[in-house]
Amino acid sequence: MVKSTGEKYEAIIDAAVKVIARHGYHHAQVAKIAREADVADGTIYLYFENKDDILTSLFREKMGRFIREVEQALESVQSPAEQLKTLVEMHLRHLEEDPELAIVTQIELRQSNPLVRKVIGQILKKYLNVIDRIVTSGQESGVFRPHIDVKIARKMIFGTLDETVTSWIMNGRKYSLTSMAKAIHDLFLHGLKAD
Amino acid sequence: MVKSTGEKYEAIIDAAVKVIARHGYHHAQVAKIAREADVADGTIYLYFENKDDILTSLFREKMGRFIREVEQALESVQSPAEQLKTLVEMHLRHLEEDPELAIVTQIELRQSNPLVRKVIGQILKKYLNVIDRIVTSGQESGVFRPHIDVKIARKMIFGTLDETVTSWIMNGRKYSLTSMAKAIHDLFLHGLKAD
Amino acid sequence: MVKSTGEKYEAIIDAAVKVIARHGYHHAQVAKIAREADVADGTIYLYFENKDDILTSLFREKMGRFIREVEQALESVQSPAEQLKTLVEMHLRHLEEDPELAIVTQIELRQSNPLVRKVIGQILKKYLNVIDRIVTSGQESGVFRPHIDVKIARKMIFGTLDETVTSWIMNGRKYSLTSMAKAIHDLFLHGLKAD
Amino acid sequence: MVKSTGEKYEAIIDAAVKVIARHGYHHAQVAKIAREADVADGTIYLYFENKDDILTSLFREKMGRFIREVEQALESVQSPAEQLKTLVEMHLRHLEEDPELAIVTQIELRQSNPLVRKVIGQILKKYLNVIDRIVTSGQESGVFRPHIDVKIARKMIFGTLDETVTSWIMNGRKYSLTSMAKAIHDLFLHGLKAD
DNA sequence: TATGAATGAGCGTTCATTCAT
DNA sequence: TATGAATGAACGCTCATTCAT
Repeated sequence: MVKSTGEKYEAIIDAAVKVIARHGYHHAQVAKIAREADVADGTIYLYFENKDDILTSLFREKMGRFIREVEQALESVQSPAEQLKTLVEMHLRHLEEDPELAIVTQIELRQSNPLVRKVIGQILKKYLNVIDRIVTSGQESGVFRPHIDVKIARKMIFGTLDETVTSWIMNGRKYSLTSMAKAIHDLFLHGLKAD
Repeated sequence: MVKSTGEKYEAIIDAAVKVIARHGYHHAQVAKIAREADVADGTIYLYFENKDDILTSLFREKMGRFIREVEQALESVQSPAEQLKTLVEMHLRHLEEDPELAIVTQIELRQSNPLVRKVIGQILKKYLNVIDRIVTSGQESGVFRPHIDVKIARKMIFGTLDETVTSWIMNGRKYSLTSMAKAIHDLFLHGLKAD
Repeated sequence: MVKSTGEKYEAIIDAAVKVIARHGYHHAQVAKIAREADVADGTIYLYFENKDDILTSLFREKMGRFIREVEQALESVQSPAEQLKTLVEMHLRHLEEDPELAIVTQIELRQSNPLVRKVIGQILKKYLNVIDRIVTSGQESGVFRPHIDVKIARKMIFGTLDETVTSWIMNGRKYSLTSMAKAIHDLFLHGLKAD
Repeated sequence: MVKSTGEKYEAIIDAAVKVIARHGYHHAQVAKIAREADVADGTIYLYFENKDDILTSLFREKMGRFIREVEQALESVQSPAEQLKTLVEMHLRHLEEDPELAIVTQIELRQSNPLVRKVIGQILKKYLNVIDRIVTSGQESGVFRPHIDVKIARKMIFGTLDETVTSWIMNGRKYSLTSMAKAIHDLFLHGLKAD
């Protein structure tokens, strides 16, 4: 019953992003998403279990793709400090370049119910692991202080980036997000690096 | 609305915290809050405009009180570094000591409708200002690097703390939040301090 | 418990007329009437059984007074044709001179519940009797055709006047109501008079 | 709204008439109408905007049909006097033959909110126009006095008929309404006809 | 596969009335 | 007499999901 691929599967997810970005989470009815995707209401349920499944699939698809891109980019970067810079830059650029997705993931989907948020949290873990690996490798190579708790460092890095993007959207996206990368990375580096 | 203070006003807010923490935002009906506060449904509307007003008042009362406590505590602390430590500690302790409030403000109220979220954002600004003042005074006294963008520093500090508390709740509150204060403060300080 | 006289009794009735005329039947809450009458909500219930009782008392007082005025005026008029003219004129003038009362009795009170409307109907019967008496005396004196059913004549007279006033209010009271008296009376007279 | 016609559209309107006639305007909940129409509550909203729309549609359908019937019948009648007779007869017969509709339109719908009443007034205008045309043609053909104000004549005719039907219902429909047609028409004719 | 008409559970809010003071 | 805080019943409407076609 649930087909996780196919033209319509993707059309529905893209429609969901558009509708949620345009109308907000609370006005993103299944019927509206169906109309945007140019399918019948019932057709949605041939591709998704329920509405929650649309939302989590949306996040999984978009976030999964981004994580793969980040991992790929990190492969060609050696120093942990530079890797961190790459991650900060990609995180900010990714959402700046796709404002609809930014609105959906940073603002709207956070209003979803606990179940959806839990699944989103699980998906995010993969991203947090990427951050963890950068920190750990930095500690192993001696450029980051060894006694820093990786989990705390991860929260600083992710929490700061997340708050930065959310704040950028809430304030009308009036400034360049990417241009903040250097300052943020600088702050992280000072916080982490060995004396 | 009869009055915005009084025994029942507080009873209703406390009941709202309890009910939302216990049943979740979406199952926190007015009738349930009324029953928990031991008043009739209609009595709620003698003290609050509507349901949204309960939620925003809740946040305003609880956050307002906390901000006042923080500001008071900061007065008796001289160095910006120590002030930052005080803030980190109080932020974590405050929510660790009131897990119901933590669940409500970190998890449940984030699902609320745009209007409530907007008011919450406005209230949070006052807290962000407190953070800003610490950073600025640190820069003025020469202990924090002067070129750091205050807004970015603020996002690091608030974003990290917020992510830390949310993560603590989402993972079942299985560890001590307060005990992370030192490590977090250490990270902030390294990030901010002048060389 | 129910006192049908007294300063406050009249103040409440007058307040009810004002509030209903100003805000409409559906927005004329007891609390609003109490405030207009400058008494507490509870005080209303020292003078009236319930809200319905305010409405029916209002109608009874106002209509009773008008009926007495009409009856008095008719005493000094001999011919039934002239009496009919007096009634038509007084009916129209009465409501034209008290637009608030006109709005309340012609428009707003008609939205009341069946029970209130029934009582209003009973009170109106006294007015219909006045009409009946004019018609009957006209038939007895030979100026009105004897075979006309009094009840039908009464419905024509009251129905026409009622429709005229209602229509006048609904269309914004933009013309003189009293000036229509002659034409209406003329129509009635032609309808009723013996050949 | 799916469509303004169809089996269910009519079933819902007929159910509304039944429920309102049986339980009164104030106890005619949407759920009750739905059950009577043998559809789900939500189905109502596939055919009607909201509850008000049910009520106005009801009046529009029923009154519209009646007006068309009257207009059709008037076509095959030449003299204005006879046309007036036809109208009086049809008006009374129409409501006598459908007592449920009579109760709804004469009693219950008059308690409806201002918006519904406004729409009802607009629909009634078409009926008043029919009356106007009869009066005017009677004046043009010289059988009705030319100086009679059409608007006043219309108010007499409609006001009398309306009062007659309302009174008939309020008094328990204990006599024949149609049998009053001749006497009413007679009264109208004497009132209107040229000497 | 695809459709879309039909379903029905769920809840914030008002306001006439009461009653302890 | 007078007050006014407290009560609690009552209901229109939305929208995710189903299922006959």
